[in-house]
Amino acid sequence: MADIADVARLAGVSTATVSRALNGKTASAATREKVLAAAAELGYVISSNASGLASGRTRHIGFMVPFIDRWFFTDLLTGIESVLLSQGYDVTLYDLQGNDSQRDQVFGSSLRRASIDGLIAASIELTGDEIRALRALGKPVVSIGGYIEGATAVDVDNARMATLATEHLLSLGHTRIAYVGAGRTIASAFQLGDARYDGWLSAMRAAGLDGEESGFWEADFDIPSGYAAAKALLAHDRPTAIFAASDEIGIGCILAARDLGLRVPDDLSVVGIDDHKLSAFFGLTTLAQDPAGQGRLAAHLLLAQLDNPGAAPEHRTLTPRFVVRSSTARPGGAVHGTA
Amino acid sequence: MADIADVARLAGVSTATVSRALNGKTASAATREKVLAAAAELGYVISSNASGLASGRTRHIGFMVPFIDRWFFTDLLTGIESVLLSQGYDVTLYDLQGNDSQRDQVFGSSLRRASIDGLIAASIELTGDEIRALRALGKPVVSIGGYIEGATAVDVDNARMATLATEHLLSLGHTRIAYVGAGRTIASAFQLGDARYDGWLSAMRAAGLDGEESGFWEADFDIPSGYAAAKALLAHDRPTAIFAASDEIGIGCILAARDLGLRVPDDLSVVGIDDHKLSAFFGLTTLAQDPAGQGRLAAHLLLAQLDNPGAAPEHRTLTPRFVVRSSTARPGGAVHGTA
DNA sequence: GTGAAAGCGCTAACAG
DNA sequence: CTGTTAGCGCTTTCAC
Repeated sequence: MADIADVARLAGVSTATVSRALNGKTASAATREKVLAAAAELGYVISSNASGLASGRTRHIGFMVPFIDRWFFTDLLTGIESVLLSQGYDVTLYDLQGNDSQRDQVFGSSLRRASIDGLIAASIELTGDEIRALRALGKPVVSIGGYIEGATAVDVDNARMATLATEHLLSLGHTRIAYVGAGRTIASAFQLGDARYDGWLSAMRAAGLDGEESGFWEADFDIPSGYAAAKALLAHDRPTAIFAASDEIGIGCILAARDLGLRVPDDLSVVGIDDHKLSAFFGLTTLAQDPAGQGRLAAHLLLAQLDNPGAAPEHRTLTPRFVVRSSTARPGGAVHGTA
Repeated sequence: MADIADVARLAGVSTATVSRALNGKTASAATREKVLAAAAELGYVISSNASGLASGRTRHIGFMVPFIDRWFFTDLLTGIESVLLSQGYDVTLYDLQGNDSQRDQVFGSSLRRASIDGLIAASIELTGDEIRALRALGKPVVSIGGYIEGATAVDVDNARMATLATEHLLSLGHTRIAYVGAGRTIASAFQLGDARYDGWLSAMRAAGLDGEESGFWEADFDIPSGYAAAKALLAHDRPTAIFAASDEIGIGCILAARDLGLRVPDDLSVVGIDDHKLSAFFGLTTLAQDPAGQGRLAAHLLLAQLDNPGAAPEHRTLTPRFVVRSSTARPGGAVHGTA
């Protein structure tokens, strides 16, 4: 494979000039053109190892997730890839799923081989050692949906989303609104169970209602779990509305209601959070999170920090978009309503 | 950050010895121990750039997919990561989704920066130029679910799976069995529409039935599309069973049947292919593909080729596992049956 | 704006 | 089994 010396020879310049021309540094237009032509003719591509060794930059970005087989994370990844690939960066995935040795491997070795220029970490809860390891890297980090000291952060206001969702239900006239999701006592890999629970509770209390009594039902963030919780809940003490901590939970609730012969939204309103791929199909009213957009933003912020290493970390909180569909209505099913 | 010379100094040996000890090459046990201790004390980690430049190996594996936001591909990825991370390899994702420039970027540049030791490509249909680019790399390639000349391949026999699924239905006594999926005329990113269609058709014909008449209904590989197709199909000329080209399509069919007041499996049997995460929840009978297992196998085969570059490419066809659940029964719903 | 030359940190012969 | 010695292919001062 052709190397930089071949290109230099063909273009009639030095290797230093080739390097500059290819990296957009100072070089006359004429020289740049010659170099580019020579490189194209030879099918030359920079060796990332050599370039990385000499410059300290690798054009690789790490993306760290607790697990990748979830809608939210794959959508983040799609967004991240779309901006990073187009900027000539590769993304290396660090999937912490699986045993702890996999996790230790990532922190102890993979991350430190200096093979990345920066890191995007999503919904990761770090140990003290891990935070130290990350800081020792001296590379920019942006965190999505979770706080990492010193890192730029992008997130959504989960408590606010939960409050909005609950208020939507309240404004329709519901007073018996159950919450299905992870509670404050549930350690969640998503780091958001608490906030959504709190948002629901505070909206209930602000309306003079006792949330805790109306019912908190625990569920994991998936359809079967939402289904099981709703089955139990609806058999128990039927509320007129459910606020689901995620759309997958919400879809499970809708399915459970159907199986019990209840009509949604006439007999039961359901609102979720996410705007999952399937939510439109199920007519689920929800607060859209747009993870692909979060991923794109995170990637841009990381790129900005790479260009400007001195800059202070930012904190961007995204505003969710309310998507009213057919799963919410006034109690009794009178009229479709909006917040 | 400490470099190899620091470790050598502390251990009282040469850098070459450090390198050997760390890479599991010839070194006395005593020396290795000293080196490991010194490395641990200094928090030393190999620089992948320097190591890669000197050795030509990077300990990075590429994983190429047409898009990543699908159950099948994320499960593949999970399987791949689990074996590769534990072997000290990082995986870099090449997501071809999006515009062609993203694709050109990957083939024209990312892949060729010599930043990977090997590639796993899933369900990728390559152009002639792309195949040439891949071969020029001279790195081992394993393809999952798609043929790439000269590459080791892991796949499932799609036609066989379709035949088995159809025969299951036939053995239960069904004769009017519709196929919902991509047909032979549909260009499929999954490269499997044809085979599944053919498998269904040949099973029907072998049973003396005319598949084409019983009905082929087109659908993409997702729930809403399966739902829409089933709605149309069931309104038209009702079969007693549906063979769905994927579980997501099958789930859509089940949902459509329910909405039409049909009981599954009494009024309609449905069988799919995949064993999607949600299939157990919906009671869908299916042929399990185990993508995580396919990913692990692909990773192991790639590792084997890395260890033994001379070996001829293999072709491993996996045997699907039949999972009979509650979505299939004799026509009329008499008795639950098995194949 | 461009060339010469000195590394970046490691591995791979080659001796011994 | 271990040390010495060249590079791997690029980037980056430093002159010019």
